[in-house]
Amino acid sequence: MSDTRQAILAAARSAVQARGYNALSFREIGKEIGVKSASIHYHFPTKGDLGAELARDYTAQGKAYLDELSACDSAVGCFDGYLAIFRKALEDDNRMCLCGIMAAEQHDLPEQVRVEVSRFTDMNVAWLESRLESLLPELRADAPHDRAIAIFAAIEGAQLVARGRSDATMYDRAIQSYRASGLIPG
Amino acid sequence: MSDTRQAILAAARSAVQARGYNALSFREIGKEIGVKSASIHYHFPTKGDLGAELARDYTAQGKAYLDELSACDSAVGCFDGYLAIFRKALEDDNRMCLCGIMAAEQHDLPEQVRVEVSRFTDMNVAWLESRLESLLPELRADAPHDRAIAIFAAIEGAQLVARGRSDATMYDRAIQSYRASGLIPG
DNA sequence: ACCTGAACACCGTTCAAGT
DNA sequence: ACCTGAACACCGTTCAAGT
Repeated sequence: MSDTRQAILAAARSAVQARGYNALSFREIGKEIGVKSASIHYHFPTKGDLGAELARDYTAQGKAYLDELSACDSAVGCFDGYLAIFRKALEDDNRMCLCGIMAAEQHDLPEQVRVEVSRFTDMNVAWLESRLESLLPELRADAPHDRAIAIFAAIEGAQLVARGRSDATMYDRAIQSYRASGLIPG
Repeated sequence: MSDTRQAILAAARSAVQARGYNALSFREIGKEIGVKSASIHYHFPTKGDLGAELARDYTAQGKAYLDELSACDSAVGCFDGYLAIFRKALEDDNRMCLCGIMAAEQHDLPEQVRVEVSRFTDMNVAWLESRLESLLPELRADAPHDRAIAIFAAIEGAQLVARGRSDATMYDRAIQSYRASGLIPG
């Protein structure tokens, strides 16, 4: 893959995690990496093509990370690792999960981007569900799929709210309550 | 207050709940209500002024609604009413909490809008905290403020994720798990 | 008091033209 | 294969000018 294409993807990912899909600008990316905005259209014909590729790569890399995490010692440790990903985005210039921020922009997304955002959610929910099942019957989650959706949504929400206040400790406090109440194991 | 000003606010609120602050367009609102975009600047000098007013009104109306809700019979019924607000936005053309969607756009918001979004969060957390305290010691929430943050974040997240899939039942399932796990009373 | 047209620098997109 | 300049219709904003 060409260097320019890689540079576009890197700059675009960073921009979307910070400011969202709508704020993504071909001209700004062009300035950042030293090409004209028209050149970016050579690699990604439309903004939707770029957004979809961004989400696709993000999901693939997330999946690779989670597959490693599945091999960790304790099930509770797995959740620690999972929660750390979302915390890290906040630490990194108050960024957000790429697909979380795009979910908020749902109505403005081209269909091809929407599909990829959904795939990211599915991937996360499936991983959480398999982790929950490995904790049974200890956890007694009688509806692991719905519980997985709930955990994913709660974590995304904690990130969203903490980010809205530029205060990562709000994320920590929400997570602590999720655990204290029994929503998240640990 | 002038009719035009009211029409601007109504059209703008609907647009932001559907598509976010970034997608809010003076020209589109102008077309919708039958004035030129330049006229809107007469009422709201900048987009930030309009966004801030939007969030301010939204918080005030939310507070009025929650104050009524506080007088309801049972504490659990209070939470039912609260949860229904967020569900209703999804039913209404897959819309989102005005301040929830703006929180996702944090980095693009003028400071004056950010302040108002924070006030909305504070108002909600304070209300939830007072509801939790009225349930003590039944609930044994040893950190009601953090628990209130957690509940607010979890609900916003459930709305965000359900909206990303255009599937309001995902919201229901997440909420059901929040209750089953004990995060939300009821 | 309220609205407008015209201008400015932005945006994604297209396309013919360059190397 | 990869990049560009110029054009198009959009955007928020400003401001002098209208009523």
